[in-house]
Amino acid sequence: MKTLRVPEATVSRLSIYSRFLERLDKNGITTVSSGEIADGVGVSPAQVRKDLAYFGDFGTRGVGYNVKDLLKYTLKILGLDQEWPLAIVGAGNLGFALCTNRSLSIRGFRIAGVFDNNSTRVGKRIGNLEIKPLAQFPEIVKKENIRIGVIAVHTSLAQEVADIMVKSGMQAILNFSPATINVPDGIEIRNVDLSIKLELITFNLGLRTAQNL
Amino acid sequence: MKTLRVPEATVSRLSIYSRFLERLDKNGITTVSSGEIADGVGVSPAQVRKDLAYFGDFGTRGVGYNVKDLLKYTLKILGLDQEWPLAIVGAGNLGFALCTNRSLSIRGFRIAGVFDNNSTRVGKRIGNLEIKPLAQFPEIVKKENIRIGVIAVHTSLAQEVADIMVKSGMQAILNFSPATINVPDGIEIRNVDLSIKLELITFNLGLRTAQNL
DNA sequence: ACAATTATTTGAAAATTATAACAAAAGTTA
DNA sequence: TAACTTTTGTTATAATTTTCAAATAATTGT
Ligand SMILES: NC(=O)c1ccc[n+]([C@@H]2O[C@H](COP(=O)([O-])OP(=O)(O)OC[C@H]3O[C@@H](n4cnc5c(N)ncnc54)[C@H](O)[C@@H]3O)[C@@H](O)[C@H]2O)c1
Ligand SMILES: NC(=O)c1ccc[n+]([C@@H]2O[C@H](COP(=O)([O-])OP(=O)(O)OC[C@H]3O[C@@H](n4cnc5c(N)ncnc54)[C@H](O)[C@@H]3O)[C@@H](O)[C@H]2O)c1
Repeated sequence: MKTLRVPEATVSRLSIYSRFLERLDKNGITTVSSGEIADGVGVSPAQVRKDLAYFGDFGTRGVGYNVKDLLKYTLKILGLDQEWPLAIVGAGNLGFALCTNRSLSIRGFRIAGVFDNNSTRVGKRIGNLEIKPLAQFPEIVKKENIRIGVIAVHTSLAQEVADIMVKSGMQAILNFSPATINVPDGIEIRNVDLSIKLELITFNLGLRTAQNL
Repeated sequence: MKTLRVPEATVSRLSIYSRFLERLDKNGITTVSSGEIADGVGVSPAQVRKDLAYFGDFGTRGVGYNVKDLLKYTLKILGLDQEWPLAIVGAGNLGFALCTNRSLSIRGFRIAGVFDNNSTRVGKRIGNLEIKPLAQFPEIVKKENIRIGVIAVHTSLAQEVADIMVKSGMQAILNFSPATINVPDGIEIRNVDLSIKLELITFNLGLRTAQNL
């Protein structure tokens, strides 16, 4: 079998390349070189080629890559040749923003359920989606065949929600809270790190200030 | 001078440790070992010690670390011993959620300005913050001494907003859009990667499905 | 058809980052 | 005070990831 040990960083960059290719395609550009991709997304050309080489030979020497084809390949590799239903728990401000965010649907995601346990929110609609009580989570994710759960509740409740998600059969969890979530082996947990990114910035700005740069 | 070449991953983890220490402190726990921190945040004890060692000797052999002290040190290292005013551009759903997000202020951030160029939004209030026209961005960030800008506009407008931020003297930019933003050297750009994280998940779930795991 | 050009492949080297092992230090107990 | 336990700080090792450079292949223009 082909090597399947792909660095995570490579997959992340593939996602970036893919979105860049989408833009090129929309602008009617048909061919692109590794160098142009590199410039467009801010990495080295060698990196681009190396990353793509994990998955096959997509380019033509002397020419570059066919935009439409490479886009199709990257989407396929990322699993985006199918629709992914999502279940969001927490219909607060972030949950609302996520539900109304168009860019998710563009790349094959569909919010198939939003849940809250606050009775003032349950029953309300976000777009054409009705906020359901958390109690219905297991039943709905089963019916809708949802494998990915999204945590958008307050930090202190995130672990509790994660446990429910695991019990309901979620295979992956995307966590927006700054809490560290523990899940059993085999369940994939990913964090969207607003706080970490901000604190990386303050760390660096702090250094800079200390050195008067 | 001390070694200042700290891996970025180390700083990210420091941010996580710091938040974990905050929780311990709130629960009245006074001492903690590298192993306990490791368990709490899901890394190895060796990693914790190695990370902390970049910044000094904070622990006592045979005992562990003093929670209050280590928390104070981590905050100091991360630059969180001062207040950081932020300027958010884009008062849409995400911008609104960010403005009302309490967990930012807990760690020393303060939203000092929200901007939009849509006249139906400008002038409205979010909490006790008034949405200002984008035209006032340069003047307000100067007055408020803001060094960090936050991009919460639609993907296609993100670069344009970034350019304005750079021109207005921002030293760091936190970008929530999936766009790749180009900035001059010396300006720090960080992305909060919702899309990338989701696509890492679908990549892995796709693999799993392909192998019937 | 052939040379010149361009850009991918491929594999090895370098750099970075993480893991593991261990000696030193502090506290505890007899 | 001396042995013993615990846990750190540090050094060495291993793994991963990125960068570099040489080889190869395809296309374009003459
Ligand atoms: N607001 C942002 O821009 C932002 C950005 C990144 C991360 N975050 C994080 O996302 C989380 C949510 O933020 P928010 O601003 O949306 O908060 P919020 O208070 O507006 O929303 C939380 C929602 O979760 C619901 N909830 C609470 N417990 C629940 C449970 N057990 N089951 C189901 N629903 C439950 C609440 O009723 C509420 O509607 C926080 O951890 C925050 O730090 C927020
Ligand atoms: N909604 C989410 O949960 C979420 C999560 C992560 C990332 N994002 C990304 O964040 C971005 C914003 O998402 P959103 O849901 O808030 O969109 P939105 O459409 O609700 O808000 C965008 C806001 O930006 C304003 N705007 C547009 N151009 C502007 C300009 N040049 N200057 C100032 N203001 C301007 C608009 O008037 C609008 O109010 C998108 O790129 C989205 O992909 C959204």
